[in-house]
Amino acid sequence: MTLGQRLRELRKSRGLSLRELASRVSVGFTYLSKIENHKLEEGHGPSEKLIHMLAVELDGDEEELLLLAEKVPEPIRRRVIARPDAFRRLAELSDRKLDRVLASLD
Amino acid sequence: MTLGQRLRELRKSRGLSLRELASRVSVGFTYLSKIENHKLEEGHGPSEKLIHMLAVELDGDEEELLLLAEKVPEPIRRRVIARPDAFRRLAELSDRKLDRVLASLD
DNA sequence: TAGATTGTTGCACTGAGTAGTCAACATATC
DNA sequence: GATATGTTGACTACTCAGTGCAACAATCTA
Repeated sequence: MTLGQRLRELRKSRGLSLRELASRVSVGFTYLSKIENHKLEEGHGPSEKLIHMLAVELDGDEEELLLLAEKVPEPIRRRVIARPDAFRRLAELSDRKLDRVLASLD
Repeated sequence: MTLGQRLRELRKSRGLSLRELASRVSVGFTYLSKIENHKLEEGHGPSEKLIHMLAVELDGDEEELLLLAEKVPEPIRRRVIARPDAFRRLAELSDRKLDRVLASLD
């Protein structure tokens, strides 16, 4: 699942056209088209501000969208900065070990 | 401990002047001075590239410097993007719970 | 005590990179 | 055949990391 795919899903499910949504988030509709079709050359993704507005307008999960855009959401960022000792170690864990940690949380 | 303080420590301990270090990392020495004294207006921090070069030149811990600059180091970022499910949950943990998770890793 | 070396700070500026635009076209719908 | 929709490539505008200078203060050293 890419950011573009998810945005298109959300937009369609809300019955919005590109032009309609674009005007609500104050960008050109052609730009949204490119995002949905990932026609933006490598690294030229939408800004966090735009993703925020899209999340609001589409009533979607902002963190999910940010992560799909390969950006670290602010709440997670703050935690990483606050506890670098913890997150440096956690980031080194394999998927398997990470799964075990998650399981132990329940 | 701020980025500026840490950089100054490292630079002094290597016996380098601002001008010397600046020329090695290819920036103006006044810019380094501003970084060390956090005289850069909010949000205008040094680039990750510069921090990288400083880490190399001062033989410091790049991740430590990035974290002090409140930037998420690339290895951690990659892990967060790869396992958003895990890191969204981990980021919500209190310091206490995070400590318990860490302890359980040994 | 003068000259070299180092660091501080304000301010106006620049250049690169990237977020976003615009015109033109295609396709579908009614 | 108008009206609404989406696609694409070339272009532009803005942000911001970093510059460069000027004027100054504090050491050090010969």
